[in-house]
Amino acid sequence: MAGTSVLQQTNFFSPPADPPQFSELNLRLKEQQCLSLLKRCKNLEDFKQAHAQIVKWGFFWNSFSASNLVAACALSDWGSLDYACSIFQQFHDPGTFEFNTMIRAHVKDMNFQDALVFYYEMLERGVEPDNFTYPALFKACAWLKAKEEGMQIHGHVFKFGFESDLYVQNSLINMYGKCGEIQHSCAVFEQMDEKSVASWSAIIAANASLGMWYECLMVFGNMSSEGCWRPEESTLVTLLSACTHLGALDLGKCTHGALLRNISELNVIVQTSLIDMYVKCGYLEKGLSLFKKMTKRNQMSYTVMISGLAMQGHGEEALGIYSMMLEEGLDPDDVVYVGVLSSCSHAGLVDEGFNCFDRMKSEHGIEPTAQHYGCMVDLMGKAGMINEALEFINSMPIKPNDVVWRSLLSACRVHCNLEIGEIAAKHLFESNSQKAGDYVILSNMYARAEKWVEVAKIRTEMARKGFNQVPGFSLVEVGRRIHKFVSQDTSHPRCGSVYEMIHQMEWQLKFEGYSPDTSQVLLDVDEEEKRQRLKGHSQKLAIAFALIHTSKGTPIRIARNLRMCSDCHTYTKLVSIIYEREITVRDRNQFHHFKNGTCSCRDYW
DNA sequence: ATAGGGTTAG
Repeated sequence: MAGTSVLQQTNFFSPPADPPQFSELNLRLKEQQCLSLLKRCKNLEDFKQAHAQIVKWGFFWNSFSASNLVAACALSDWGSLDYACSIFQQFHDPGTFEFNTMIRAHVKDMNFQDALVFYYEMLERGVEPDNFTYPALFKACAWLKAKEEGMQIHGHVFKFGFESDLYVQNSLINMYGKCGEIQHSCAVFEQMDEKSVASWSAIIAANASLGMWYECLMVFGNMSSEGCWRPEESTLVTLLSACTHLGALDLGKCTHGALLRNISELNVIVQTSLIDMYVKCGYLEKGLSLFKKMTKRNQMSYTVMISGLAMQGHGEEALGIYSMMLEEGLDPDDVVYVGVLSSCSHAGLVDEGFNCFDRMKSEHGIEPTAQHYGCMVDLMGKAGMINEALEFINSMPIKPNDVVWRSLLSACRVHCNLEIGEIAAKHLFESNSQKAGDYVILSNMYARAEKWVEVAKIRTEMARKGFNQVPGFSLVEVGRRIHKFVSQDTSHPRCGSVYEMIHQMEWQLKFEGYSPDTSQVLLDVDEEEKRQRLKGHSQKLAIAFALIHTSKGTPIRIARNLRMCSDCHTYTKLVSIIYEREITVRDRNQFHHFKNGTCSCRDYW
């Protein structure tokens, strides 16, 4: 262990009283030797020997060797940050490059807090930062979501005059985006003289991280029309993610095409986001076939496939993928188990669910989170084990959240258990994450039990609390454009023809036995007004619009932000018969695949 | 030496 001894003989590091003087020629020669020594290093042991050699030459105190030593040790694959730090501390006079190296190395090591410590140390010592210092720092702030600190350091950028450096600007856009301060991102973006592909990508990613998916597509459109666009993987991956969230299959397909034309070999990240896009846009077969063709899969690829299958109601198949993952020797993480447990719940596999729940802890050492408990409650609830589900909740070591109670409440609705439904609702109403839908469910349960006094009470309670009801919307893609319809929409340019279509459809539907189900309209208005409101539900508008603007037989795919009301569910089943269309609706939680008058959810949702 | 990417119950 020659290397270790170097560290132990600390006298090596004391500065020589009379440092060796090199002639110009000799200096260049030593520099070359130093570089080639460092280049040859394949591991930390090699490096320690190279280090010792450089010390022996008496070249250690030269700034050239100092910089390269620290950089080699800190930033290479085999490097050791601790060891690099120990060398760094030997320097009496570290300069900008050495500090930059330490900052970058700490960022690379995900040690963001210490990266910032090095920066402040740098300022304290009066070492001036340069334009290479800031991108790394803003990356650290982005990860730490340290908005205040980021803004402060942004101020330093002006002080030192790097505000027009392209890389600094891009990292600022990214930092503000990650901190949720998109208006600051935009401010930096707009002040740029010249925007690079990365600047656009960063602003697109900033929109994405805030869930502003529609805006993502708009910015991408601007990027293309301003001619600043080169097909780069990372931009397209963000775009795919936007398509996934918006259910924009056609645009997703175009993006896939652009990738195939421009990138010779798609990496795991791109492939994973493609699969996710296809599956969550309702094109399961394509997602599955891409998944099977993958040569290298990681945890995330499996997660995407498992939870995607679960979402489509293919629980058994999802479990098959899970076993495949174990066979491949990959270690499942907590996210994979969320998918696995939800698969069991969708497939009604109660024993298997408990089995996986135990295995998660015993074999993989994962402590269950609220999400896992939520899946278990859903699993029992769907299977009609309402009492067991309540007991399970009461024995949870962590505080059950609103989703857990809501799961139980939904199960009580399906299995007509008013008594426990009231308990679940009580917990929800006492929390501050209650939703309009919770009141709707309970009120419907009372209505079914013909407890009209209670129904009235719930409605008064709702009105009294007056909490904000999220407006429902549906997205439908026609001609590669996303059309958004809000409930009772009057803003879409072709609203007139849509309502005309709704009116025509009404007669056809009536012949098939449709009668509006107003029980879920919670407004205090008369029956006729309720029927009018039902007609304006966003999903119906989107379907009518798609029927007008797509040719016969084209499947209709809709993505919506809320769950469906029972009237829209019945309505869509009938439309699928009358107009001979397959209609896929993705709601908040799952897929509904309507075909020939039936739905894939088997009316349980 | 500098920037940007994918998954999470109901």
